[in-house]
Amino acid sequence: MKRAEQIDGHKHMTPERYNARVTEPKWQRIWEEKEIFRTNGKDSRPEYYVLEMFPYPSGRIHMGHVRNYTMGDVIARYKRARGFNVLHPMGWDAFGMPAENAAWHNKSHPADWTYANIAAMRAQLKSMGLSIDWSREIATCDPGYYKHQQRMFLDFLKAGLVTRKKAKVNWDPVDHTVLANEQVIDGRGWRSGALVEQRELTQWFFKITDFAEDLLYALDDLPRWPEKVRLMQANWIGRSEGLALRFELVPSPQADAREIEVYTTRPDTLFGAKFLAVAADHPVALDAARKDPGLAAFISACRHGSTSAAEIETADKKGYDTGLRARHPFDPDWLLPVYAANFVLMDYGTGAIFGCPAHDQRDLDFANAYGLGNTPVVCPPGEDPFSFTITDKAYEGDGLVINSRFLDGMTTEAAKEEVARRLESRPLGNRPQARREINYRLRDWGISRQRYWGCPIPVIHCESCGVVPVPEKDLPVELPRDVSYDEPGNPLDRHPTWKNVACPACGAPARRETDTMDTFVDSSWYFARFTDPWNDKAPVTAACIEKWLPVDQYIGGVEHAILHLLYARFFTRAMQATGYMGDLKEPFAGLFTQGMVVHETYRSKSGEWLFPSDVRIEAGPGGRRAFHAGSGEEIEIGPIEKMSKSKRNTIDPDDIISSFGADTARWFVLSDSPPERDVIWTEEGVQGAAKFVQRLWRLVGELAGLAAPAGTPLPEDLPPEAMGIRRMVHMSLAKVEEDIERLRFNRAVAQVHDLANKLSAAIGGIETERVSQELRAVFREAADILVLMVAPMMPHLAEECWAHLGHKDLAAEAAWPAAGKELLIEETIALPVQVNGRKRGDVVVARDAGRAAIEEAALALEPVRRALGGKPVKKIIIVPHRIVNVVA
RNA sequence: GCGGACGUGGCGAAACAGGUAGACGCAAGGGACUUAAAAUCCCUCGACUUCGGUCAUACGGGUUCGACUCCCGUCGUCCGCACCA
Repeated sequence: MKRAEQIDGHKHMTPERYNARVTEPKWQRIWEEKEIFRTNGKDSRPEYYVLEMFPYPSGRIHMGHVRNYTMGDVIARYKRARGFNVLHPMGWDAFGMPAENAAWHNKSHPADWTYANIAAMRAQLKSMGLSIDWSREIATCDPGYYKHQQRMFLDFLKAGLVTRKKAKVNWDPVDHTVLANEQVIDGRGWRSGALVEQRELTQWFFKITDFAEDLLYALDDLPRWPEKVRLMQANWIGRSEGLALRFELVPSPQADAREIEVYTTRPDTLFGAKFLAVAADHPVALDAARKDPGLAAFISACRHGSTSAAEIETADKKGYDTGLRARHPFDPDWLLPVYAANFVLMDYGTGAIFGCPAHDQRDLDFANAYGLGNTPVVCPPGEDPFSFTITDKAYEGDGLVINSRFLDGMTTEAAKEEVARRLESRPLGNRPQARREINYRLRDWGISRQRYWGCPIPVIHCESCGVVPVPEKDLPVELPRDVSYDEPGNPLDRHPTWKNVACPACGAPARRETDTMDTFVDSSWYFARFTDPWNDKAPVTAACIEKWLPVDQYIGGVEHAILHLLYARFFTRAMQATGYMGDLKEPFAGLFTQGMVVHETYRSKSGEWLFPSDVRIEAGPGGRRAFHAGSGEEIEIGPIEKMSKSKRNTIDPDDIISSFGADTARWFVLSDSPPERDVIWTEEGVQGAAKFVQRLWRLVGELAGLAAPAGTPLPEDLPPEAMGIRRMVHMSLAKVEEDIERLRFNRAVAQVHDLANKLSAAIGGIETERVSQELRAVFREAADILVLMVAPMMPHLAEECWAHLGHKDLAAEAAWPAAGKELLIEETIALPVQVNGRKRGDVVVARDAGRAAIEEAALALEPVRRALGGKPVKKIIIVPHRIVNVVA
């Protein structure tokens, strides 16, 4: 039987059944007509900006989107009910390669493909009943969006935040474009998965390293970010304090260089030095290679070997003795061999190191391979300094300095300071021999992409004037519509006319930049554009930035912990530096990284992946077995994995929404798993959620039959039974409130279940005709609270219930009910009683019962007496309102 | 290799300023209502038990009146970074 029939098929028998297929579109229409989610900038209530990471318009939403946008919507609706003026917008991260791939394969135009996808996905998101202000919708591929981005690029250029430089870049041979370091995962392109090659190209860079220090230290000002993400960013930025130290070279016919500068964080181990090593493409190595064919061959081999990052990982430490010798800074007669080595990176520090094998594992591996020996100069705490030796495991920790002349006996910290102090005040040539230096692992952000479907970089190359910015009056530099995808590479570059322009400075024929910007640029400021998407003159409006930013709660996947979130933090600073952001530095005050939606995989005997819809599950006491729905063949149930097209373990949100309704889908993705963890999608789970929708509808119907009319005030004095119900309802309300505030949606769901169970029990034995007025008033309140509690999570069902309960307004506009604080305090409490830490029973005492009364009641318990077995009581520990422990 | 997180019933999970371990849901089993099924409702559901209890939060220790929670060690799983000097 099809799902839709399952849901609707019983309608004729049980007309009171809740029908999401009719109800959900109805309320969506009413919300839209009344424009209740349109955010008014003039509203004087406190603002709250909740944002989910905007989607790439791939064509269809997936369950990950459903989970992400449901969480955001719960917060948005809850905050609205709490009296906030909520901004909850939606847009499209619309530039990118898939549109071009589609163009390549289907002969479609990237723009047509993208806008058709946007239309389809917008309809899907609307069917989820999200409380979004659609009037603010933006697409980054719209010239009305990217023209502002081009203007900011030029402002950044003017402010010195953009540079153009020749650099070794990561080249993706499949996508035919450059990737930033952040976009290379395990040596492969983040999108294509192809092994990345190194190429030397002239590229545009955003100078993110200018903000390295601030990006690092400001992480401490983000208490509402996950610790994990802050740590990942801190590691990525990778700050280290050390010494840039120059070694004098013994004059040699081998090379012209007179010195080599190294960078070290361990100047305290200087007396353990056994060699110097420079990167293969270090100037000194290149120089020496001119007279040494063997070295030239080694350098060439290093370049070759390093084309794939995967090889670097497994490569052995290899080196080549250049024949050069360096003098030890503290002993001119102590000569150190200078190697070119494959493990030294040219673009970190100075591209050269001194090797101390005893206290650095890499240096030790290298020294052992080339027979350079080692001298321990740091003695670990607890080791005997006279017998401490190193063989194949370096000691990298702190300790007491040994074998180091004037440093002997110092701590690691003191020795570092002493070496720095001596060398920075001692000249070598006309400069101090060393200076303290801070290095970062973070590299500048290369944004040039050799693609068509991206934001054009607004500059013109002129033979005589060089790089000339496009004048502001000529913005936007729009993409040409007519491009061909007959061959790989950049269609913009091949376009017959587009790139030919006159130089804005001298008027001579010139050429447009044909690279476009990395799409991560587009997503680095969209959150700011949402605050005033109508501003045609400028990217943002100062007053709106001031009013709405930072985003109060941002929600998305952890996969953006470094890329997008670091770029957005940089962009905010760059925008601040160019006068767009007021004094705002951090874009997202609160960040939540949600888990994925995962599903079982199914594989036939022949090894073919099967869609869940083609698989029939049979469950019994012996476990679950799977069969092919058509042939009946038994199917292997594979591991639970992230939903993916290749494994076919996907569930289409459209199918779920059209058969069960959006509320069921929303309720399910909020249930069971904590939101930061993966949630396992199961057919049983969805069925359970759908059943609960019906159950809640029935329960509210029953409550409506018992309840006083809407608006009936509660009587002053309530009998104990009625008070008990009130207390129970308000307790649940308080818990759900706290759970939503803390984004613990799975607990909020459990609390609603719990309250439904308790209310069902409470009305179970009641005869409708004989319900007292007091009880009717309490049921009225209980029903109202139950519905409003559920409203952020299942808004359509709540709306229908709200109307059924006789309300004339909308649940979506109703205020969050106030939990009565006095109701949360019980007059009598049940205290668990332990004997020697083991629970033996409970005593029910007055909340304010005295110590003596509690002790007496506890000792009177039969199980307590039995457990004591006549032994004398040593003491009785009473933790007020929590527990009693009798120690014997 | 470095950094981090986590390990609780058949399953997803609750409980953690140290205080009743397993809330809530799923699956399963039994029953009621039905010609029957679905739906619905009721009961059982960590293990063992002489029905008094005993043992259980990966494993081994420790601190404490009391430990899933804190400390030390071991094992395992997952994630991030990866020759960063």
